[in-house]
Amino acid sequence: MTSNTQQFVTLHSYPRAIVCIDADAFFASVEQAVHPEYRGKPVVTGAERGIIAAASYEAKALGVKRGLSLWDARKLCPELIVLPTDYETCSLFSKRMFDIMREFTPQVEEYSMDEGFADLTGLRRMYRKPYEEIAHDMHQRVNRDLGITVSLGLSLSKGLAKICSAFRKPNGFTAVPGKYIHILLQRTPLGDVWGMGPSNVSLLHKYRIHTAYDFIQMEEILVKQLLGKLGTEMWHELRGESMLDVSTAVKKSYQSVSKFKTFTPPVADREQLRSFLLRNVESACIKIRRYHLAARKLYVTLRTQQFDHLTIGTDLSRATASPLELSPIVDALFASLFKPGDYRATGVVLADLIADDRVQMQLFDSPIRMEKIEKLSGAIDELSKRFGKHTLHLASTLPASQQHQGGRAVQPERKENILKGETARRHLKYSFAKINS
DNA sequence: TCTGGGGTCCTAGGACCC
DNA sequence: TCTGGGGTCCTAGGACCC
Repeated sequence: MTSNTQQFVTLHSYPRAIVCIDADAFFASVEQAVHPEYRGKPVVTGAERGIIAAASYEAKALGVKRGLSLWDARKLCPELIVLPTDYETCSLFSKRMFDIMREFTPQVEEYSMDEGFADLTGLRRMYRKPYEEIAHDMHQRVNRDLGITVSLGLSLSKGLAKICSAFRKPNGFTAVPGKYIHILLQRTPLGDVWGMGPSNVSLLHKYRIHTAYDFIQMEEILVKQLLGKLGTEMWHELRGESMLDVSTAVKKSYQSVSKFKTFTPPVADREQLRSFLLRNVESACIKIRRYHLAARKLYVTLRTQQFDHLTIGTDLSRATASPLELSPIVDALFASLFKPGDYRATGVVLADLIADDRVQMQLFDSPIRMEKIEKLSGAIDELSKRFGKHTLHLASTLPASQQHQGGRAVQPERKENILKGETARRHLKYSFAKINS
């Protein structure tokens, strides 16, 4: 066994020095930072969806964790403070966190709102410090300036750094050089490795692989056979051979945009399902228009009570971001998918997205009709901005819209706007009728 | 873990073509 | 009409992530 460790011990302590920073209970911590009265108390966010998105450490101590339904959480902890997710404020904290990281190195990857990577390789000379100290300074700076704690991991690859950042939480600092990788990995269950979901874990259990250390001892060829490309990459990463770059590219576009809606109780009514789907399409179109994209593919999904999902897709003759153009196609796809039964969710995916200035007109498209559709979409976006999403909608989504509005209380200060929206709604139905004729 | 919503990438296998 | 073998493209579905 002693010779095994030789396989991945590297000559230098850090051939590459990668930092992973993970904010602790991010959404809940931000609330506690902004509202001092919540500090020291069990706080969760996710009120708007009915399940917990983030739980403060006080709440976690009582057994309340991510994914739990609010109903179950309140049973565990009646005095739980339940808040909606405040994306705007959290984005500001997130931006600040990455800005601080970029003060140390330009090579920073914003992996998600509360998690990122930084590549420190080669910076020892400039800072006249070992990597551990640079990383430690970064940790202190982020904690002090942000007013919430983060946990930091430093190691030879993103895969290892991520394990390190989760090794001690909250406010953890874990640096693991090449010669100690095996100790870290022996203490890491397979399921804590990035990319090891339930399916891969149970597969590897059959081969008596239980820890990350067991995993890196496997033959590469077997890893490739069992887990494919991604698994093989992680196998290298955990052996200290960095395969994944810290990517500074800012995400400003999408490969696909989807909108789903789960309903309880389940729905069997065909017309109602159809109207939910059209509403999904409207939401997805609003979003892609905001990014000036148009879709060339459309998928429609129904989820059954048995958690199966039926999906069907089609190529669009021309890229579009208009629900008006998509609705007949949705109808056709839905008709071929639908079988009588109970469904728990509908969804649509708009894929193969391209910039909307690249949209080509087909030979038989009517320029006048297209121009009308464009004008209408513009008007819808403008009204959405002023009065809220779905102020205007296809008449056929009315059942879905009404059900939706029934579910939440209308704030008094929005009443006036909603009232204005009523007039606009009538006008819109009129416009649709004109265009379709 | 009894399951919400929004993404990404990979891959097996079918269709189609020499 | 049947039979190979091999390449490419596409799609549906799987698996994972936060």
